[in-house]
Amino acid sequence: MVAASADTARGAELAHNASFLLARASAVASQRDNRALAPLGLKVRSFSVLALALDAQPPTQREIAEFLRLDPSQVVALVDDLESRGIVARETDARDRRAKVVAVTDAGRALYAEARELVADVTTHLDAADASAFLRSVEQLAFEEE
Amino acid sequence: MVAASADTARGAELAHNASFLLARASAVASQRDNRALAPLGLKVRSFSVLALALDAQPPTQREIAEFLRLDPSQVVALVDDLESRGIVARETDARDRRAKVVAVTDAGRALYAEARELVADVTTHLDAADASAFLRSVEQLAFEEE
DNA sequence: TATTGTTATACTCTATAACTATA
DNA sequence: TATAGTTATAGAGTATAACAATA
Repeated sequence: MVAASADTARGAELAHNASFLLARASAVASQRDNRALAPLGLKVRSFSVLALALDAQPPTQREIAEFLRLDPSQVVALVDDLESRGIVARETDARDRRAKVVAVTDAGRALYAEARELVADVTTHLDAADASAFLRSVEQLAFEEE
Repeated sequence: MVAASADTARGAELAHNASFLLARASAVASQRDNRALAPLGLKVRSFSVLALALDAQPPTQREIAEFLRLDPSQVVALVDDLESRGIVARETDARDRRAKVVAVTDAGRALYAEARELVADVTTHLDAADASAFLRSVEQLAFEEE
């Protein structure tokens, strides 16, 4: 595969198209991480839910859905899976009994520690000088207003 | 939505996770571009095929599949759509009569010029100082070896 | 009346295997 | 024997609407 930089190379018109570059980079990264996490029975999605449940203030399913840009109904299935395996537990939110807070169990905490070792640190794949600018930028794009 | 930078904020554990950040940024970007392209009957996918067909050396379907990380069978459907609308045309590759080269028609060239105006320039959404490092990095990640 | 989680459903996207024509 | 495109199909992911419990 040839890089998309030179004007005469394959994909010259796409070389600076954000949607294309992000889609391809995202596919590469999540495919790699899904493979790495497979031995633990996790995917990037379920790993992300687990990571969110570790927040100092555990999130409701609604908050998980917004943060991961998923439909609330998709979060149901993800939490169902993690809960059935004893990795997280649903707890009724004391402040709003409609909402369910997703809390990590001790087993979940241990699993996360293992999983974190398996997912790639993006900066190891980048020129060191560009890494911090990349993280700033991708976070900026990820959390843009609609 | 709160940014994922501070250690006590929502998503602290995910703030530097490449798969998550890239997936979210990719979702934001392609959703925006899909909306922008809708009036022309294009999506990011079909726009990308059209852009590739504009290469100095028009690509075969196989080359399009590799570049966009799609299965060849998905490219069939995308080219079917574009061809039925007179935007591209399949031509048997003279050097290998199994392969089909995807060439842009004059109508396709005109449509692409319109479409290119509609898709967002990523750099307008970034801190100017970070933009070039971001493009270098995301391209590096997008075209990493498996 | 509005919102959270849930279920059901349809739609799109993705992955796989088989077929044909060429190599 | 292997490869490019095609077709069919099944699985995963996504989007929408409706419902019960709660606000």
